[in-house]
Amino acid sequence: MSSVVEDVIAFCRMFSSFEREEICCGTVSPAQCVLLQTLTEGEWDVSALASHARVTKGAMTRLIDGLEKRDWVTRTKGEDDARRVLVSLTPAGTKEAKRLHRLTERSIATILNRIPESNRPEVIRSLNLLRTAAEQTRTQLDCC
Amino acid sequence: MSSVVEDVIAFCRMFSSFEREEICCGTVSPAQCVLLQTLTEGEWDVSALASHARVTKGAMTRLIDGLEKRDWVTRTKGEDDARRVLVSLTPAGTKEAKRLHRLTERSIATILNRIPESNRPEVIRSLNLLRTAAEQTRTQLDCC
DNA sequence: ACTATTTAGTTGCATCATTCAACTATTGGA
DNA sequence: TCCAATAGTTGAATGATGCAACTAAATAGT
Repeated sequence: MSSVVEDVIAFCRMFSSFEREEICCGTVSPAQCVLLQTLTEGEWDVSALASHARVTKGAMTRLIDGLEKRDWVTRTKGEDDARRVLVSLTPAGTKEAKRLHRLTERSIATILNRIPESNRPEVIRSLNLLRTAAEQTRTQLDCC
Repeated sequence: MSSVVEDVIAFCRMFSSFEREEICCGTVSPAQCVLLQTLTEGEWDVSALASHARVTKGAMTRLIDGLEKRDWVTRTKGEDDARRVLVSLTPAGTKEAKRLHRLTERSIATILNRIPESNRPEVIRSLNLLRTAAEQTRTQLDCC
């Protein structure tokens, strides 16, 4: 009998390894992949991206450098505050983000399809509850 | 309205960041943490650990080196096959693995406690279904 | 208005994890 | 017995990251 703790650990680690392996088959690092997906929500400045991804601003600068070199993102100076650098997706970046998203969808669909159809609605509802609960928890986190 | 895909991505990434931050507050790397927890299941040889963690044997050798230096694991030669190196936890390693596991438990408990009590049984059942489904999917994976 | 302080982002340096490939030791088969 | 395959280790190169110093821009205090 496995506990819920082992289930969460196992599921999340496996999903992470799916992400890594889907991505490594292509040409982006996992961190770049997350960044591209974040930017589909719109324009962000470097600090916001860094704290969202939980890395330093220096690391984020370099992640952006990498995507900029491939013409997937552009930097623009903030209008009201010239210190700010706003990062946004180029058309090519949008396309790449969509490609990555489709791969992720495919992974998740494969997993869900292995769950008996009668259980799927409750599983889907549960995932939404879990996401919401984790988000509430995360905003409080501030260790390290 | 958010789709199930976004829910899985958000939840799994958040859990990963919980893991990283709990661990980084201590003194082990995420990979070492997984390794310690794997070894609580018993003795493994280096190749099995490497393929389980999805890294090369070289990387696994060094992860083991790191834990061995802290007296958390020991290497013993295989009896029937002297090429094999069997890795197992020391008492101190067992203690550390338990400590890490408790931290993980605490994180997960915090998340579950934010879910309405009436939904918890279905969420717990769903997590088990998801884990099982993901495990079936993973064993087929062999890209890269 | 002038200066000092704070904030945003970038860059150099050091560190660590990882992969690849070469190497050693051991095993098993022709 | 010798050769190929296997298990693990090690060196070199790469890449991601944190920290701290730095530049540029905005803001507060006088």
